[in-house]
Amino acid sequence: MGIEQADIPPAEQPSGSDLDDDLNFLLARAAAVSIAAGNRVLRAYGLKARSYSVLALAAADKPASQKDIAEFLRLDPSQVVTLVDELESRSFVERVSDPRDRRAKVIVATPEGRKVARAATAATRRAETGLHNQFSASERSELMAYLRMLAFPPEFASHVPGADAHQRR
Amino acid sequence: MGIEQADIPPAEQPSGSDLDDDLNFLLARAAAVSIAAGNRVLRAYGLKARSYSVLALAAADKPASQKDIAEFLRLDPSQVVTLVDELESRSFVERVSDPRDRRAKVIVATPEGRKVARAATAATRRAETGLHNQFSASERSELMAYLRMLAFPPEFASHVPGADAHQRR
DNA sequence: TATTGTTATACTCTATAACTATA
DNA sequence: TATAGTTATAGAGTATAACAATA
Repeated sequence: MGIEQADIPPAEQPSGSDLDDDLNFLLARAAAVSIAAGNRVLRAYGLKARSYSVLALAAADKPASQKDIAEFLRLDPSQVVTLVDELESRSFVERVSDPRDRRAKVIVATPEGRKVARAATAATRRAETGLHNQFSASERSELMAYLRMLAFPPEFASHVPGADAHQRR
Repeated sequence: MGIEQADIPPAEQPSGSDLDDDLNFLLARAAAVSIAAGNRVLRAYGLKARSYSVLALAAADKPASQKDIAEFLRLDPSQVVTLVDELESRSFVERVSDPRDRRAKVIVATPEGRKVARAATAATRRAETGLHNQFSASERSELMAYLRMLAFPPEFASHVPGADAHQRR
């Protein structure tokens, strides 16, 4: 599914195909439409969904290592290298060696990075009018609960990124 | 988000970042996990999410033109060419000129294509155990209703693919 | 011997523009 | 003049494997 496509196409309601109640298809299209809308907002900050996600994690209470970030965002570690390189070159994040494991590099946001992250988050929330404000507050939290069940299936549930990078699996 | 990634990584619960209640992020990760699971099933039929979607539309009651398919699946028309080429080379679909507009090519499934589509759909439904069967029937339909609102936002709602390819916008 | 991050490379997907045949 | 499909191509994203430093 064309996640990164920039334009929202005229929507067509499905009809009479098995796609009608195909959860995969609906998820993919919903994600594509929603992320395209998000990317339009993030462009003002020189960010995309990916780089914003990394920056947001770097600005979190418990900063994560690149490995943690890779698993959380479902990216290959080598892709995280590129994203962090870019954010680091813009002085939004820094690589900090974990003293407990000097192989691991914890990604922490700089003050400027935090400022950008906050602004981008706020802008995203503000821009949710078109798509997400179709939902009431309770509908939204219900939807998010469902999505969390799909995004983090219970079979694999484990721990919190950054909390302890060692007890893997 | 790495939609096509083949492996389900160990899930980590988010913590203290703005990603925690980021609908875009949850949608993207849910779609990635779900489609990866779907692709594993479809591989037995030589299909992926994309080619399966096109085949399913070709096997629908009202077959659609390539343009209809492109808009419905949020793909560029040139990508649909490639997908239809592949399905046509395997004799799963045929390009049929629309007599009302000889520029348009309606994509219809062959009997063999229908058989494969049915089998793939059935296999997908059967394999939904791990992920989707977390939901009760009513939860599932509630989730699907939410996703339809996101995937086909009301601002753009229009018509049914294949019904009338002319009254666009 | 295994793991984290890095680099390199091939591959797939996506975006854009030109072209054709119809309208 | 505009649209459906096609082709070509460049760019972005993804997958894989090898390597250095560390465990």
